[in-house]
Amino acid sequence: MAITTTVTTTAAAATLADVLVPWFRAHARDLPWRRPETTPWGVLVSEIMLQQTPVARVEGPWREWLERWPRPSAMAAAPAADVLRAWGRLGYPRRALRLHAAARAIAADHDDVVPTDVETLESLPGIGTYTARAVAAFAHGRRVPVVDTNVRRVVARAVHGRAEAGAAAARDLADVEVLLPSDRADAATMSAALMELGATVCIARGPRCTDCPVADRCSWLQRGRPAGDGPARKAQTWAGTDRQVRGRLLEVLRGAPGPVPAAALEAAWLTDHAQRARCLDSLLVDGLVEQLADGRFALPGEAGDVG
DNA sequence: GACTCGTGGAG
DNA sequence: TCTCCAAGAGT
Repeated sequence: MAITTTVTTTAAAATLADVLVPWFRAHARDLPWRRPETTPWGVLVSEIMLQQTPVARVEGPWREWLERWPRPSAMAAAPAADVLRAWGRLGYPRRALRLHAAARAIAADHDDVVPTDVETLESLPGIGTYTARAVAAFAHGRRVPVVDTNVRRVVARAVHGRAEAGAAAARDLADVEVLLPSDRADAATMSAALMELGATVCIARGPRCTDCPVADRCSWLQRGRPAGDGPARKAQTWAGTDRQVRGRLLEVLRGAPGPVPAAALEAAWLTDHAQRARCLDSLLVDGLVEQLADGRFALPGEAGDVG
């Protein structure tokens, strides 16, 4: 992509950022992790919680977590079981386990300071391409593209004229990089603006184009909002899946004050014993459950053997 | 690249 | 009711 630093003589066309940055400043939701007093650790916790979980369900837990564990070292000192119980029903509890591991790594190897560069962030458990850049940009003001599902959808529509973004690809980063203003602070705001637009206006189902600040330059809109050609995504079944069973098993352990006998877990899923056994085994492999010497099961670190 | 991994709210 | 899907990561 060409470098677009040329300042044309008269009416240089306003860039996407010229429109979206002011729009964001006027319309951004007042989310707690966006406030200036939020620490990088607070930003990191929010980003992990927001992975595949809606904003509305994260706000409450996020406040509680930052009050309880205001620094990585505070969380590092807690057993994983405490973190998993506090995670509650946010879903995908492996995220909680990885955040706990990341907290321990930050406390032990980084002087309790959340790293600022993308590469180091990506080396931490649970921090991938998106989260590393989100922390670098939103917590540390780094000028790096931050690409999540919202951003990919906005770019697919406004820039490429397609109804939906395809599967995430390495190319997405370069796609967004060219949209960022040169100023670091503005670049971070632009990333937040792209995400906000995708989350509140340019949404997956029923996009609100009449409220869109860039409707006049949206390629998809100009093409008459053509339908997506994708084969859609495979139906996300739920009832009877391993995920449901794992959820039930973990729910029992979260609700118990301490280790439980095998029978307590067997009672959580009676329809298919083989499936229950398989899921319990996968939870043990994932480190979300531990088996004690006496045969009982517990959340990790609960018996005092760790942390 | 295709799968797996929780949970609950909206249309 | 049922389908979709929401600030992804890891394998």
